[in-house]
Amino acid sequence: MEKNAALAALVKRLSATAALNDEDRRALEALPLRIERKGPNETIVASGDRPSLCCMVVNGFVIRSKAVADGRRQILAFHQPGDIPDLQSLYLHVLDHELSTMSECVLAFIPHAALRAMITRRPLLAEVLWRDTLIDAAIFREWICNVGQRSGISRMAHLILEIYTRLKTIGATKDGAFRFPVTQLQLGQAIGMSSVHVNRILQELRAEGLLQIGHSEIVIYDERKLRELADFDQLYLHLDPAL
Amino acid sequence: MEKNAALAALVKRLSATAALNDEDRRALEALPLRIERKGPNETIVASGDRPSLCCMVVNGFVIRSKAVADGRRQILAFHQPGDIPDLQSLYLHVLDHELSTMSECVLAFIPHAALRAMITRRPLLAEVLWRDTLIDAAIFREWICNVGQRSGISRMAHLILEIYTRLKTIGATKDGAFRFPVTQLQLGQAIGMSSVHVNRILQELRAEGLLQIGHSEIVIYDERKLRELADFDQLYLHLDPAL
DNA sequence: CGTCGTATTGAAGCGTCTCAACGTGAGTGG
DNA sequence: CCACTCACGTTGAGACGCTTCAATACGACG
Repeated sequence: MEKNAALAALVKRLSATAALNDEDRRALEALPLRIERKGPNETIVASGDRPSLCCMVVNGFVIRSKAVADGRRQILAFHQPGDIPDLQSLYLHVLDHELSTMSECVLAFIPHAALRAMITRRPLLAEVLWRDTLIDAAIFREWICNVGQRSGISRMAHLILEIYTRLKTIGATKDGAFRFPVTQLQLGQAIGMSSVHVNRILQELRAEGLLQIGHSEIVIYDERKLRELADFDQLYLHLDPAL
Repeated sequence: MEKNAALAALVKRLSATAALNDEDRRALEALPLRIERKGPNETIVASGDRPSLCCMVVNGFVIRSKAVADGRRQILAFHQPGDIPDLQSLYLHVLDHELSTMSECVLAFIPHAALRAMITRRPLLAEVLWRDTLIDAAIFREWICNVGQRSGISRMAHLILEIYTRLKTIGATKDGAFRFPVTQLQLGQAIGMSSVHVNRILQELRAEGLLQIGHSEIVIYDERKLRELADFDQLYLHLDPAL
């Protein structure tokens, strides 16, 4: 049953951060879930909404983005299975950005009320979820650096390495290759670059033999060189809970 | 006594978010504080540190920044009295960026252990502090948009309006004027722009009669026009706890 | 009164944008 | 099964915002 699979994924994800005891586990498994399927490019929640549920990605990829003046759009994050992109809506009641699907998605919706009740009773789970939102913020900080300071090619390399590194933690990569159905326009919206220029930057990366990017698959050929070019230090992802 | 003043400021700040009861208040007032003074441009904590205390700004201004390759630096946030810039270090144990003073500062250091103990016993305080870190993240998101999408002049206007709007909440402005001891280099490091170009952008803003910026004071002449130019919508600051 | 950090100005160069045309591949309907 | 469509990727050319370098001006401070 899909609900159980989703809950299992959630338990697994949170167990990676802290040693949950049986009561914590039971509290998680008691969460009421609503499973929903969505097609590509559908809005999940929009800016200005006051959602009463959080959304966990079970399958597929989700984008967080913000509309700026003149119809421009900034992508703020790419989310993978296991992520809860709008966890912050638990305490920030009006959404200041929007959530939409990139690909076909399976989503699990969890009522705020149930999460809040759980958090009050189980401080360790509160801590684990809080930490999740803090890592979110750490990634935002790195994106500010990326967009603000790095050259075009370095920015792109950094973004791709981040996605790769995070996907590796859920076992969704294989020898530097991973599925990621992104368009050049979306890449540009994530790093503040026109899609035309994205195209040229990708050609440079390809010409250097660093990576290949095609129909919804990315292959990294030379991770070491790419990391150097990107000025990539994965500390900001806080993957090790001991740190 | 300075400790009491600092605690009072903390209580006031957190009371603005939620209705604290007497027990919450007492728990806050029982926090052990160490007051420290620092001169301008001193490092408070550095990237890679594992702090065992959080730092609250009592007086003065604090900068969060991250070093990028080639000695470049990105400023991530400007912090004002009442802020706790490294609250995230409670659960993200290794610092991925650094904290330093802009001006002369009075800081109050609170041990993590004391905060953690308080949080476990008083869920409402946990919620209020969690919310604080979520607002932090919301501001980071807006900065990504700012640096990624807006034109130079719009970016600068947005930054200044953000500082102004936040300072207004603590009563540190007067008719559009406020003290803020920032250099053009720092402004540039915050919005991803060379200090030379910052200078020219500020001249444009001055020439349009929108604002004046001089020796540690900024004066906004035409807030309406400035907001329009900046594409500024203060929703992202989440100043109203009901929203 | 000299020094040092910051602000200001000019000029050359380049990274990136915009506009516009064209190529390509997947999906759709006649 | 082919023609059509549509979204996405690719290419070229010109314009412009911004950077860098370098020189000069200003203002606070010892």
